[in-house]
Amino acid sequence: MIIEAKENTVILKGVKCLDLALTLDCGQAFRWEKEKDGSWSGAAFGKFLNIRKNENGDLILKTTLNDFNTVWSHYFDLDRDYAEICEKLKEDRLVSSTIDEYYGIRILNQEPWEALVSFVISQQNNIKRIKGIIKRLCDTYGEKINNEWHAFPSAEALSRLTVEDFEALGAGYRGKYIKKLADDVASGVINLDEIKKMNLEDAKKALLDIYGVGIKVANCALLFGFQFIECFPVDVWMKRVLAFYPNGLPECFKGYEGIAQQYLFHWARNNLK
DNA sequence: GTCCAGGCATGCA
DNA sequence: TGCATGCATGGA
Repeated sequence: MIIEAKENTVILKGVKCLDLALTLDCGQAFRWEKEKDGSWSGAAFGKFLNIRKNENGDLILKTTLNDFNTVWSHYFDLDRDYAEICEKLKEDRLVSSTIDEYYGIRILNQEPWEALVSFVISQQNNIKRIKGIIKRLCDTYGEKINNEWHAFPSAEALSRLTVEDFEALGAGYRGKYIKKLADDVASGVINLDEIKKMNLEDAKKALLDIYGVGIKVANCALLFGFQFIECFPVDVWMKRVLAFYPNGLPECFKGYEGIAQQYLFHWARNNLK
């Protein structure tokens, strides 16, 4: 990968296996919006980003070199060799066809807090509504980044709200979960930094202790927010997919179950039902 | 009107 | 341990 930086623009040449639409709009992150010019805008780690691919396949990031190095490079998981991982995953026939069709899905490295809250909201919900709730949450209670964008609100900010405030955003019965989670993170009863240092088993136990977090939400948070790429979240779509694997997951998924999962999830939403 | 969505807590056997 | 039920909301 070659990095070129001009003022407020970073150009990446030679990045393999990164399709922006597939990666930013596949149900792992909920804040990315497609612009009229085909680029994508979003926010993470308190920073705004606009990103697009030009006709040469180069990635054009509207950001500073410093923010690229400290935030976006890791956010897009650029140090991981997805081309090589995909070759291995393609030993499985179904995943092979999904990778051929949807090549370029990456797992984003999101903030633990944002991922955890987002997937608490996601339960028994659909992606369109999830995005709406999270947008209203950020626009109303997140710190302003620029004229249009707000950061994902901190636990401290959300702990000042009431259950009714979350319900007013459309969160429904999940409001009470978000309220308690925000209170416990803000007060230190739950320490996400400590959880991030744990091994998978301990981290999963810690997340499952949280009110409103079950095995599915825990696995999504671990995969998308705590960088456990071997997690394999199973929701209603993935339950349908699992019917294709009566003997369990194939050996070639080993260590990269989360990536295989995201291809299968996308395929299921487009092909099953 | 009914069904469903990146499920979970609760009560009960 | 496993299973049934209720739960907020809006789009299909």
